[in-house]
Amino acid sequence: MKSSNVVKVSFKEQMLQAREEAIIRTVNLLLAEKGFEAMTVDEVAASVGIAKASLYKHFPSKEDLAAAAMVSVMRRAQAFIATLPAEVAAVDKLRAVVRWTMEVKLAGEMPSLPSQNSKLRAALIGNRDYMDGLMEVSDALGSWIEAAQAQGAINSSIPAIAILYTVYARACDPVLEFLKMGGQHDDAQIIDLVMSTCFEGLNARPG
Amino acid sequence: MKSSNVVKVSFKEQMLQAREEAIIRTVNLLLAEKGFEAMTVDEVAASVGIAKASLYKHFPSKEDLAAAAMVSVMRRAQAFIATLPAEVAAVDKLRAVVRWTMEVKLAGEMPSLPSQNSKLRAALIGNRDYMDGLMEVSDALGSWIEAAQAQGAINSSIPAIAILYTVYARACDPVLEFLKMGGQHDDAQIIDLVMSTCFEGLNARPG
DNA sequence: GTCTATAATCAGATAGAC
DNA sequence: GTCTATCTGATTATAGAC
Repeated sequence: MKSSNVVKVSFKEQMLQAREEAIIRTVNLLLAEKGFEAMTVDEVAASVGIAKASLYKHFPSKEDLAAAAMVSVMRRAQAFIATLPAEVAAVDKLRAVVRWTMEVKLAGEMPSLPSQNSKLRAALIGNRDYMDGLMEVSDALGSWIEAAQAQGAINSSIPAIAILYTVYARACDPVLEFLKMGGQHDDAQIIDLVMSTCFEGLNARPG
Repeated sequence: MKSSNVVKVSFKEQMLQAREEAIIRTVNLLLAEKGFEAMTVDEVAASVGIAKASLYKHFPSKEDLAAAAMVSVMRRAQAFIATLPAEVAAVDKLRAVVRWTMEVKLAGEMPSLPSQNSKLRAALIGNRDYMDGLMEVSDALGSWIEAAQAQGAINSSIPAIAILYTVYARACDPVLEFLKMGGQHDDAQIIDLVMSTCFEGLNARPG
């Protein structure tokens, strides 16, 4: 009896977790496609295939849905960062992360949140998982930035924090969508272009 | 009698136009501060000091309000472009426009619109004044970009359209707000930093 | 936990008097 | 054209049965 119960509970929990993951995937896609304000909870419920009330049993508010999606991408970022070999040069790790970020965005999997909404900000700041992930990612990027500056690979006259913000900003760079809408370039070309403007700048190379 | 009427009508029209300009100024500030979705028509009316119904006599929809604000900044851009002397190098004109754009944004006068909202897109595309202004500005910038590339000042391996988008993107660059929130730099320093990352890139200068 | 049905609210837009 | 008052629809969130 006991082992049967244990199995049953575990299975139930697995189902619940799978459903939550399905919800988060849907939220992620909708946030990437239309943004936080335009995404409605009805839409999420319909897309997942469950009732809206059931959704609210899993996540107590729309803001918490968005926060869960952010936690999800933050985990993906941490996982990607963990795959980078230690012997790679700091600047190349930075470049890899910027490239990965833009790939996720072009794949339609980068949630876009308004930076002004205060309720949403509160939900994010109050979410330990999100804040922990953000800190960990920022620590990794920050150490690479400082190393790359010390090695003379990244411009040392720019504060590390400004470099960090510039890296993060690639997650919501409208140039990617504009070039994609233009239809003249495929994703790989777009990424190469923006990588170039980001690291080499708009100026012609001297010499 | 006739001349008196003429004066009266002219005065009335002046008042109307002044009120419309006040509306647009308010919309401009609110759009810059909170974005299109978060800005409410009630807010606009209250801030201008008129009834909401009166607002709708001037502008038939919220989208038209936003479009009017965009027309306003577009005119300001055209005016600024017109002040640049012909003898200035193309790349320096580009730099001047990028700098001006970021100054307007840091001053809280750059309306921020969601690029996804289709109703809003329709209103903008259907607005002849906006489209004309956008075309004129894009033509000016485009010719400077091509000239600067021909002169070896701007990287020729990047398509001109990508350069143009990168310039426009400074109008909604979150790096500016983030650095401003940090409080470690004043507006002039922030602009210099982003000017540097935009044109010189993140890489250290060779040599 | 999941559902149907409903509450509660808010925001865009309008009616009609003046 | 401007106002007060109202309509209409959409959206977040919840009650209560199963």
